Amino acid sequence: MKGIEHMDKDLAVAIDPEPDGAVDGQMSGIRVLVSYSAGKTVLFEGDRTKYFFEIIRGVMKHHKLLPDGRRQITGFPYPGSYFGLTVGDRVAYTAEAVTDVRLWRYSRAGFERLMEQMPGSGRPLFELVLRELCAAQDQILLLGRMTAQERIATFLFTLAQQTAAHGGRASQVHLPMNRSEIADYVGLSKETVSRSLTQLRRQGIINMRGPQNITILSPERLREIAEGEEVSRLALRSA
Amino acid sequence: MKGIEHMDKDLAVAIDPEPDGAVDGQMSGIRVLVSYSAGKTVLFEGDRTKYFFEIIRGVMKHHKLLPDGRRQITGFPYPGSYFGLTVGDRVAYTAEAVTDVRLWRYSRAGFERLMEQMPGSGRPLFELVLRELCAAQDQILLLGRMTAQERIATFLFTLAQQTAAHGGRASQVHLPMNRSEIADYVGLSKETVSRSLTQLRRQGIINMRGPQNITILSPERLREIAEGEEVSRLALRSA
DNA sequence: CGGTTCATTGAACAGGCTCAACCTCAGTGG
DNA sequence: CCACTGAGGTTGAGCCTGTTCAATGAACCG
Repeated sequence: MKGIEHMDKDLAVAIDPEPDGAVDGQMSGIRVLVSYSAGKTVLFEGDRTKYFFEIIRGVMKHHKLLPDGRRQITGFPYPGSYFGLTVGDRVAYTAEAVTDVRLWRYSRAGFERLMEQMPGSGRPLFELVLRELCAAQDQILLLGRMTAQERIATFLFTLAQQTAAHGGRASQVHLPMNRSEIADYVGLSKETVSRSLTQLRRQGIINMRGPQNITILSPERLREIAEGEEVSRLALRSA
Repeated sequence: MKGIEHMDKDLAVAIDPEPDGAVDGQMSGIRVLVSYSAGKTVLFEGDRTKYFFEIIRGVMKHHKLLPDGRRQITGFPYPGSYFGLTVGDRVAYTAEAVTDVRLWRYSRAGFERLMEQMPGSGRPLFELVLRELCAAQDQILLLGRMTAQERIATFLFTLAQQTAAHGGRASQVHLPMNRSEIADYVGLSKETVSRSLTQLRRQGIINMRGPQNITILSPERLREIAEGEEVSRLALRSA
């Protein structure tokens, strides 16, 4: 899926010689005015980041999809908002025009230059906040559109990845928090958290040595459930 | 509710004379090592921002509360994460130690100085991302713990405020998106969105001239529902 | 050992979903 | 000018997932 490449047919381009908006310095020379009509997609989730945008007029929407088509809209940005800023090189959500919109389009390079000019700890702090925003949007998808089992699988899978990133064994997950806290994190009751864990245990996907220590027996199946693949949703019913 | 003021009895303070961590420059001279034992609260939602923190060891949790006690945990930050960074001067969530933790405590002033040194558009961009993160956390509370009616009331109320901020009349809300899109934003089905709007109409809180244009007749009652006050939850049942 | 907290499991309930019908309205073509 | 069409919105009926309430079990601790 490509976004940027297809847009030429409905955009009006105009080089802006003397910008005086909210963005200046290194970023300004290269901004371009673009327009999209209602319903057009500006960025596709997963695309390589080439540009980012500022909304001048109109309303956009950002959304994420699960493999089976469930959709979660993460926001309806209005004029003044930016979108397409990323930590990695992949766009985190699809961005679509709700109404006809006018945007400033900036090249990613300008953003990179800005980041390099950040004083001292400015850059790592900025990147950290961007990463947190991205994580928050994943949590929004989880809370808005995932089943109880998918939520718990995602929770465990994310913790496992984090453990691995900190030099631990991804198969051994330690839960420092109790069931109520997990429940209040994934938007369920503590009983449903407990039941979902039991279900994963009965399916042979995890094992538990006490309520705080979980062994992931089948990371592959856990990931499938976490990512909301249709297969696992059907399997759920028959289990 | 005060957080910082109460912490002296369980913190171990040590001035760090020659910091060499992830933070440097202006922010470094004033960081202080603090420790909290499991269960202690480091920051209270709504507190005036005086400090922000970096986690060195242990696990924290961030949560938000609704007036009737429903709780939504927005994250379990691990070492390397910062918390307490805010756009305004109020902390957006309560931060509590899940395990015993060690933290670097920074004064807000250092952060302010850093922001002032941001090159060109760096500062507004950073502030914008922080504001978006804050909005994402509000949406997490909405998706995790609010009823259908509360979600729709919050959605309308937020749009009304935004309209007012852009110079429009707060009582006249225009919905450029359709019911399915609203549904995918607030984590409901389009039918439930429709029914919730009808319910608000029957309660005399809003009026509709066509599906896109809503008049808020009672902003006060709308706000009460949006903020999850207990009163309105009871009223809901009898209506 | 009794008390307390947390986790698990069961049973009944309910809020929101699914499926389906019907309605409105704008656009289109005869 | 009006019938036709299709998309979006509303409403109803029944169902299902997850909640609530309650009982029991397990671990910890004075």
